[in-house]
Amino acid sequence: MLDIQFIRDNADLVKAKSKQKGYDVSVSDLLKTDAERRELTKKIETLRAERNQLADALKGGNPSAEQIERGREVKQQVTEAEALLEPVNDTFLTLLKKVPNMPLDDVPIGASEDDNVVSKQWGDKPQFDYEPKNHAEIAEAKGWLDKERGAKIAGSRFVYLKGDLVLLEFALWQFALGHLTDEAVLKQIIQDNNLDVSSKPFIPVLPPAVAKKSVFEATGRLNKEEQTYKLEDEDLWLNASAEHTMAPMYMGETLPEAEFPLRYVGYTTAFRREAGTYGKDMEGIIRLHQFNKLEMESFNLPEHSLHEHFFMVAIQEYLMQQLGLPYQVLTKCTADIGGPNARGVDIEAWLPGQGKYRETHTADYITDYQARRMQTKVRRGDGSIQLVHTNDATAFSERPLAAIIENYQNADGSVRVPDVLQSYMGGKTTI
RNA sequence: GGAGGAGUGGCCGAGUGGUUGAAGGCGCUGCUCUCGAAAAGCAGUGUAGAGGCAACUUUACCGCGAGUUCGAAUCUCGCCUCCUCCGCCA
Repeated sequence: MLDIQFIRDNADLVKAKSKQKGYDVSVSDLLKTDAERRELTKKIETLRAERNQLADALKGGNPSAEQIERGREVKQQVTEAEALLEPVNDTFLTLLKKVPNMPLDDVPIGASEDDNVVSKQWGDKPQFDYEPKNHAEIAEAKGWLDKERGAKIAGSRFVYLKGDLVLLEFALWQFALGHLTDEAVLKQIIQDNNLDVSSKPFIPVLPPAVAKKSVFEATGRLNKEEQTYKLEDEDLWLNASAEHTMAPMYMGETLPEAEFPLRYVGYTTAFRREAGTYGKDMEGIIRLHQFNKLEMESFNLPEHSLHEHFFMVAIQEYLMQQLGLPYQVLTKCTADIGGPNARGVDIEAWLPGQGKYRETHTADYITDYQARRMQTKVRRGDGSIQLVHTNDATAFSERPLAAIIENYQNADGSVRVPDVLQSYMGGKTTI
């Protein structure tokens, strides 16, 4: 949510920037409703003031029949005015929530994901003297992936992952957790990228995989019905990322400045309905209803959040480089960064089996847009209070496994284990 | 799942339907005292919104939401959370 005061003061800018993101918001309707709301609120407050004065005058004594009658009248008027205000307030909030976050000036203006800008490419694409296979083919042949039985038990886009692929996946989690909790590693990344951020290590978290509907609404990120699953007979939704249960951790709280930055790396199974993607990416593990993911989430002082965003991207790159996976970095355009974002970066790994780069990581720069709805604040050293900034980014999901399989494949259908993962796999070099 | 109990400011804690935005204590800030510190004394110390250049005025908030009343932290109802005991269980 944006600050209504900011919208009042910058109506034209808000309109223009929303349009860049492909949001058709009526700023004039919003401001009109805002004015209406303030008008009615003023009226109600005047009536309430009268009610309070009247009640004050009757303290202790025996009120006369006339005074009580007058009190009833005022009460009636307040009730009527409140009934008028309620729908106006609802409309106001609905309109306000529709206004997306303002993109930073360095975000490329675009109409679709095709306008994202490749800002960097890293690594040499592996050369094969045969037609490289895609990861699904290799994994199914190896018995690592069983789609048929997954579908029998839970439906399409659910799979059984088995054998060495499971060991590889857990090696990936161990590898990432080890580096994100190592201050020396973080310091090096900060230094290599000239960043002005703390080197405080990430705290590993296993958060709830479900949250109340009201919590999902507060984070404002999800298009709930389209993206997540609801638990029947419970007021609970399955999370679509650990971000959804970590971001609201400090909902309604004001934290002391000394605690910042608060950095977490959370692991959960993520559930996504993937509505509107029928028939897309049906092979392998690229697009499943259920997958595992390690997610970075941090709470920052406003003056540090942009560098924190760059820091998270730098971490993502560092991890990919350690794995030796070729990738490219995309600066996402206005149309693709999403409502709450002021900036967004994707990392795409090279998939030789598909002959293209595929998204494996995202990093979101959200400013105070999410914190305003969640009411997560910081008490500054001088006693003032302000909204915090939230940042989130993928550490690893399961998609990099597809990249490992395809980039490290051998002609005989086996897969070489990336050097940095071998120690987490009992020294195995090939699977 | 069953039976009880409890939710008040940064923290602890008092609170009879009106004199309570909320006693008292702790903490914090400023001042006095002191060479300095401690101690002591005095004063101040919530958030959000609306109006105003400002001083200031005003509204809301005692877990959340409704209700009763001229008037609710206080009474009624629903919900949430936590605690204790019992049961079940990885």
